[in-house]
Order: sequence, then structure tokens, then C-alpha cells
Amino acid sequence: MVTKQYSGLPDEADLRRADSLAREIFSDVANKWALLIIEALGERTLRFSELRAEVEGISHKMLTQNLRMLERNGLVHREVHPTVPPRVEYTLTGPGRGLRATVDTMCSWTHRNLRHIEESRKRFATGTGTADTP
Amino acid sequence: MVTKQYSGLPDEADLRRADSLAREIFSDVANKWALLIIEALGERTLRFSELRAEVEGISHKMLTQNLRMLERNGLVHREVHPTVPPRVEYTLTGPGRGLRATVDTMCSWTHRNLRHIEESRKRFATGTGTADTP
DNA sequence: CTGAATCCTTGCCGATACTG
DNA sequence: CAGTATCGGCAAGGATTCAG
Repeated sequence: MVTKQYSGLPDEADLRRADSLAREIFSDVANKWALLIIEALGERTLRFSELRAEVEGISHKMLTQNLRMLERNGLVHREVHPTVPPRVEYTLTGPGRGLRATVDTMCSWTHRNLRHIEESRKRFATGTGTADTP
Repeated sequence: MVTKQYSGLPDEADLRRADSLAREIFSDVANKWALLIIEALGERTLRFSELRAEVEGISHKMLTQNLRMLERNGLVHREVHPTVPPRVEYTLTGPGRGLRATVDTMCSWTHRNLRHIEESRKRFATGTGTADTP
């Protein structure tokens, strides 16, 4: 340890690093497939193939790719059973479940606002002046 | 109105339609730029150029594109002041602010878990067996 | 200042085939 | 069954330009 022997407070460089890291994580996580996978996992433990069936429309490749990413970030736990044929199970970690909670509220937000959005789209399509009020 | 004169309950077709709509909205909204724009707007009213400065790294094109999408879905309100040069202001609508609340918790989740994720990445890079525990 | 349209590059993503 | 690698199409997204 050679860093910051003279100061216990985070300096500007630290803050910038933390910010860019946060942004990177946000970019990783704020994508359709990642969120759908997290939502599908929920409190359960699922095998690769089960997960694939659960997440409507995801391809083999996208699933593995996103699972690797989520594992790398410590959001899912990957357990390999060395049987034949292999059996690999995925579970959300603590932080993963934390994120899932917010994805849940995002999903319910979507359903709560289906009608509003549907109507807004109609208005937008017809180009009527009756815009949304803030 | 000619639909469903014989039944007040949603039938299967309705449910499937609602599901695909929900998925569509989710796909619209669950993307990096859209969420960052919503987060940047917050409770404020911002002009196009201000918003562009606020959302680090977004391009002119992505900003307009996502703003149109958010407006179409009724999440942001777009107000044009017919001056010269033109002045266009963006504000979150009610539903938009609702979504923002969950984006907020997502952001704080990110910051709360910076360390965990950073360490998980290190472990993943070195390929050590000390994986995350569920 | 905004916004639309154009070109052009990059990377996503699906399909496929091959290992353990 | 699960994972990796490769190829190719196509859409996302950046830079630039023109219009209102």
C-alpha cells in the first residue's frame, strides 16, 4: 500500500475514478437483457436452460454474455455441478437481489402506466396538440 | 366503441397485447441513454443544450432520438418557445417522475455497491475460486 | 438554438458449428 | 447441457451538414 499516506480524505482523482466506475456499472446494468435476466431469476435458482426459457426471446449467446457480465460484477452466483451432462445453476447474490428490488418497482411502474403511455402514443402519432402536462 | 360489447373481462388476446406492450415499453426505457436523461432532468426544466451538457458524453443525435421516444411515451413534456433563436424546454411528466424515482434508487444502489463490484471484478479477472456467495 | 437527414463506422446480436 | 468461437447482417450510434 503506497497510496494516500498523507491524506485520509478522497482526493479529486478518487472521485473521478469512482464516478467513471459508477457510470461503467450503470452502463453494464442499464440494458434490456441484463435487467430481464435479473428479474427472471428473482429469488430462485435456475439452470442455464431454464433461464433461457424464462427470458422470452433471448438468444443463447446473449444469455451467456450477460451472465458472464453479471457474474463479473458479482450480481449473480454461478455454481457448476461437475456431473455429466453438466449442470450449472445461477442465483442472485446479495447485491444482485438489491438491484432486483429496483427492477421490480420498474416493472410495476410499467404496468401501472400502460394506459397512459398507450394514449400518449396515440396522441403523438396523430400529431395532435394535446400534449402531456408536466 | 365497438369492442367487447359482450364481455367486461379482459380476454387472453388483451392480456397478450398488454404483455407485449409492457415488454416494448420496458425495452424503450431500459436503456442507458433514456435512464441517464431522466435522471439528469430530475425535478428541473432544462433546455436541449443544457440537457446535452448535463448528460456526460451523449451525442446530439442520441439526445434528440431519446427525447422523441420519451415524449412519445408521455414521460417528458416538450415546450417550444417560438422565439428566435428557438428555445425548447423539457420537463418530466407525472409518470416520468414516477420512473425517475426508481432510477434514483438504481443510482444509489450503484454507489452503495461500488466496492463490492470492484472487488468482484478483481477476483473474476484473476480467475480465483473465491466466488461470490449467494 | 433545435432538429432532421445523410453518410459511415462500429458493435450488437443471431445462427451455426465445435468442445468438454 | 453448457460454453466458446466464428461469421455475417443489420441496426445503433457518431460526425457532419443543412434547414427553420
